Amino acid sequence: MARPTIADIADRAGVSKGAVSFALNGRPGVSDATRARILAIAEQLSWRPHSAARALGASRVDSVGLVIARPARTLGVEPFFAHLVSGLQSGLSAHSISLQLLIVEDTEAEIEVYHRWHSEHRVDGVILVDLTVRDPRIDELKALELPAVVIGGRGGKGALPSVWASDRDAMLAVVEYLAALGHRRIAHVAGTPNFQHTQRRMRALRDAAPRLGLVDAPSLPTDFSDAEGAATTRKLLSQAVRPTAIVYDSDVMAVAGLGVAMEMGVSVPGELSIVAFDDSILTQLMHPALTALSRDTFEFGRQAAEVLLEVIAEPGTTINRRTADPVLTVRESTAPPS
Amino acid sequence: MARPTIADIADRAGVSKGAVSFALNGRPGVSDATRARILAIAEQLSWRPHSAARALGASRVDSVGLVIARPARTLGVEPFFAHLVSGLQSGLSAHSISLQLLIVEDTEAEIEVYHRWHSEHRVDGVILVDLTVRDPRIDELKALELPAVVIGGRGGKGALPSVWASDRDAMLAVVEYLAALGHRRIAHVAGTPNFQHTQRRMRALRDAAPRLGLVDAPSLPTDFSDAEGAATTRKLLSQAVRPTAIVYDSDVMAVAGLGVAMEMGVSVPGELSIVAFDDSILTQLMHPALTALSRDTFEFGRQAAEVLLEVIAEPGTTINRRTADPVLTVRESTAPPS
DNA sequence: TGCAGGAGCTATACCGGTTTATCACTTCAG
DNA sequence: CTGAAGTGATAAACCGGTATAGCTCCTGCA
Repeated sequence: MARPTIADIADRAGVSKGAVSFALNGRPGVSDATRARILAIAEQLSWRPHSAARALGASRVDSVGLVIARPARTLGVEPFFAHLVSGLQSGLSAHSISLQLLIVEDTEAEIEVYHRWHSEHRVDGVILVDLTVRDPRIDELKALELPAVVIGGRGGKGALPSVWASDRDAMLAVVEYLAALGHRRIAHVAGTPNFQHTQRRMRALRDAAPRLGLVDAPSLPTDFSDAEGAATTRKLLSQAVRPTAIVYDSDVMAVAGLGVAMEMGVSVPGELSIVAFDDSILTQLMHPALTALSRDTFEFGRQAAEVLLEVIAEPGTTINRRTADPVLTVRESTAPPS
Repeated sequence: MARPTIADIADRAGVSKGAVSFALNGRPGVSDATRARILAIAEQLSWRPHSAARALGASRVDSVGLVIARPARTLGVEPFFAHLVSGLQSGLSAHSISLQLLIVEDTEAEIEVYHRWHSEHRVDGVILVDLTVRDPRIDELKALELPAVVIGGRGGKGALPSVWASDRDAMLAVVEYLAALGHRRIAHVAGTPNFQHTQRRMRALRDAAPRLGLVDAPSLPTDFSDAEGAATTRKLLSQAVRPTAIVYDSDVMAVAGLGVAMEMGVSVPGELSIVAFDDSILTQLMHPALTALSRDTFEFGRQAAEVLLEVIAEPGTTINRRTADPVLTVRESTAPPS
């Protein structure tokens, strides 16, 4: 028999459809003996619920969504999303929830997707990444009453639930280490300034500068591309007085920066120390291998999944779960200044 | 009104549910005037079909699946999948079909997913990647009668529909170029030998060697990891008589190989030319930038989506669509041997 | 003995669409 | 003028589950 339905099971068990539904969902209404019999038959027929039928009846689809609004070409190289997605799936599959992934060009398209998903009942909730400063998505999602969890940005008051790690502490760990090595001129090649995490990192550096006795600690915004990472590095290294260390907001930019240093004959780590936010195979492939800030992105995703499921189960709850701080993995690209 | 249904539309239009369904799906049974009226009302109420309801009624879910069976850590760096997914989505979204993406550890888990998807009616069809030599997935999918399209491997007789580019021609383009530069000792750091594309590339090189007068043209299998790529390179460069050119089956391995060359003081491209199968930002970030074989992976995905939709619409049709050949992008890592 | 209450189950409505059988009405050929 | 075919619609069944009202026993207690 191809694709048995609960009616088939009901027939064989000699009970009603309703009883079968009760038994299969582990809810009261049938005796233990009957339940066992029904479960055995379901098992034997290798029955699986028809997802659409269940969705229609139970008005929940057992599926959550993730929209990534970045140009596809910048996506592949960063392991961040691949790891995040794996982690999400790991957290979701335990509850047999599936993940809808969509890559779009910009935030406008992203919001449109939320509207469509909502009106077509395609997801029970969504995960938000790359939070910007006054993020338009938050109000949209609230208006839609679509459960959502923000990744990476702590929600303020009345904000959405979130899963986050401290960008501030991460940046402090980096600059305190560099300062301890003796660096006093540290530059920061930042990401897009309208991302909240970029802002937080910039602020952390600015705040820490006086305490650490930094002479100069500029944060230079970029668009996260390797091209701008390289250009910014070139500018920094062309100054009369160069920074002795540069912190990059992504591994791709750090690699591009290393290339510029080599091209300009600036030795790393002899004349310049380099640190990358976000670790990946990229940083390890370089010569010298790059000192980097490693986060457990997989675990991040797992936790986000958990929180989202809680929010879906109990709409209105606001959870702000802080995850483990990133750790600084020191490799060959950092040393005391000469 | 929140989330209007076709019953609401039927009410306002003063017609039956059935008429509304006909009108909205562009099928005969209603007059043009009525159709226009219904469409206008649907538009005004911003109605969207409830995906589960439609799936239940029409026994099709407007969703296709892609399972990637690779350890998550090796995934992120290769832009291949990110571009493929983007391309797939681009081809699918035109028909309002969504993509289910799942990352699993191994083929066994992948097959299990197909069974689940099938019995839960979660997808109308699937995309297959990383075809192996006697791939167990093919028989499974045939048994399930789940429409499928193979990416990258041309199907033989009685095989599944496919979208492919010629690995053979690609490899020939590379070695013919290297031979033209004067190289006679060309090594090939290959991928996993049970992947069909690895086999085809190895065979292409072996076949072309005599014609091009190659003295030595070994293909050395690896597991596609940077570690084995490096180790294999180290072995090659430690031989008494070194190859003057190495072709790598992935960009990650090529980068690792470049690192080994630098570490061993072998100048690139002076003493060693390097070519990478698969182009990405990685190859461009290197110094020297790597000559690479670029494929339009996005377009690849788009075509795969098209073919899959055709197969779903007309099960049984076997399409083997060949896509544009990869082109060799020459950068700084190749030169005549010294 | 009568009745409340609960366990165990059935029958049925329902979710929001699609599909089919049927019907009224028009048109046109014979 | 009649019958056949076609058009534009309706009503109802259906997809495969879930949710709920209600029914039948059985038990316990007054």
